[in-house]
Amino acid sequence: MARPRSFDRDHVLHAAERQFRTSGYNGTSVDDISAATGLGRGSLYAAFDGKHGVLLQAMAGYFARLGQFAPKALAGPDEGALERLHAYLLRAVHGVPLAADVPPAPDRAAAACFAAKMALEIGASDSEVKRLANDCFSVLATAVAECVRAAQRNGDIDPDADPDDLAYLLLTIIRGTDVVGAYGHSSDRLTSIAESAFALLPRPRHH
Amino acid sequence: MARPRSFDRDHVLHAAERQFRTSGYNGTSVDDISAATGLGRGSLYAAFDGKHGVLLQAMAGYFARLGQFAPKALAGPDEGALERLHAYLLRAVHGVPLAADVPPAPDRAAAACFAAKMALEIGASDSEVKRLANDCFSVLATAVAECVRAAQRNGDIDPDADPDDLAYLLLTIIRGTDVVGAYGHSSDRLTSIAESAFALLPRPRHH
DNA sequence: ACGGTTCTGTACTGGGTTGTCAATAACGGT
DNA sequence: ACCGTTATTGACAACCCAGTACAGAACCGT
Repeated sequence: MARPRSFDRDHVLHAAERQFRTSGYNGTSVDDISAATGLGRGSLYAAFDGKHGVLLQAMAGYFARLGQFAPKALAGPDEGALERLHAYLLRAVHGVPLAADVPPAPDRAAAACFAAKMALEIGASDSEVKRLANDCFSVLATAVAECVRAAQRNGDIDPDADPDDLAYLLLTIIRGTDVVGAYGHSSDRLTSIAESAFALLPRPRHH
Repeated sequence: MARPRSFDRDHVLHAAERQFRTSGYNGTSVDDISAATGLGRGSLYAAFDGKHGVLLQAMAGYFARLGQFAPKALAGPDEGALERLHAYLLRAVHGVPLAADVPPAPDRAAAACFAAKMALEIGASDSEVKRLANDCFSVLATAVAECVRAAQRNGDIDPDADPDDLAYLLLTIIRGTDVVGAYGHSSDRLTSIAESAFALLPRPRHH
């Protein structure tokens, strides 16, 4: 009946996300988005309602991606929970990739959590962005906390520790490496931070 | 011989820093800086070489402030070292104030470490900013590591732990709370994260 | 009191930005 | 093959922004 879209919506949002993560929100112009996605201004406004709309929808896509991959990496049987937590921690400190099968961006500052970067840059004056970013955090916190509980059930983590507190702390560390990485510290340094954090997890007392 | 400056350089840089921390670098216009500081464009360019110059000099001032206050808060006799670390951690997770005697900004995202915010926003394309931000981190890392060593000498922290690794981890957590705070989490949540981190510090084994 | 020197404020310019509009192209049902 | 509907394109206007230039003001040594 009518002309169909000639672009793939997710592909466009991915390209926009990469641009936002690289240049920040205020450092990205509509022309930049247009160049990165191949879409003209008109199409961008018709389909996404302009720069801010692109951001919100890109963040929504990011949120959906997190909700899919974090549980996949962390959920599972109790006996492997601690090792899954270890592997997740080691991977997470090197950044959040754009897609599951591509490595994170070469520049660590551009590999930082999309939601975190946007919340820090414009969250103070954009409550919608702040809310979306917090949703991203929550979905991760839930998945990590669940994995901590699994490790506790398996006797690998002190059962007296509060799994939610521990999950918040671990995610705070992971987000912290976004910042430390942006300072220019090496991959090895970030790995070392992750290992230190893992080593300090409260183990059950030997009786 | 010539007309003296009518403004206080540090006061101007403080006002600019507050503006940058609130709106980000790209979100701040020269007019914003002009309004925040009360200086006209001409003076800004003559004294600080424009927007980018203001940023660099504001960051240099921030660095100098950190180099003065962090050791003051952390250095001291070995016997109080662990408690100083505890107090520092609890205070730091609520943000970095503009000056020693004022509380951090009410909005947590604007209270985040100035260096961290700038490094995340523009560090990828501005190596000078990245370097300055890293200097800020280093001065903190040195002070925290020294305090950890003092606590170790006093028998409050496991002497087998690497004090530098521990310092990096603690600062990563502190920077992480900048992000978590920007998501909108309450002060109490940040305090709880700080306490969890402190509780996990490696204590010496009882023999 | 005068003059050289530096600061201060404002107006201006060239470039970049956002959001919109009208003309054109592509599709599918009839 | 036609036509209504929707996407796309490129251009356009209003605006904002960084940086500069210039004219006036303030100071101080003489």
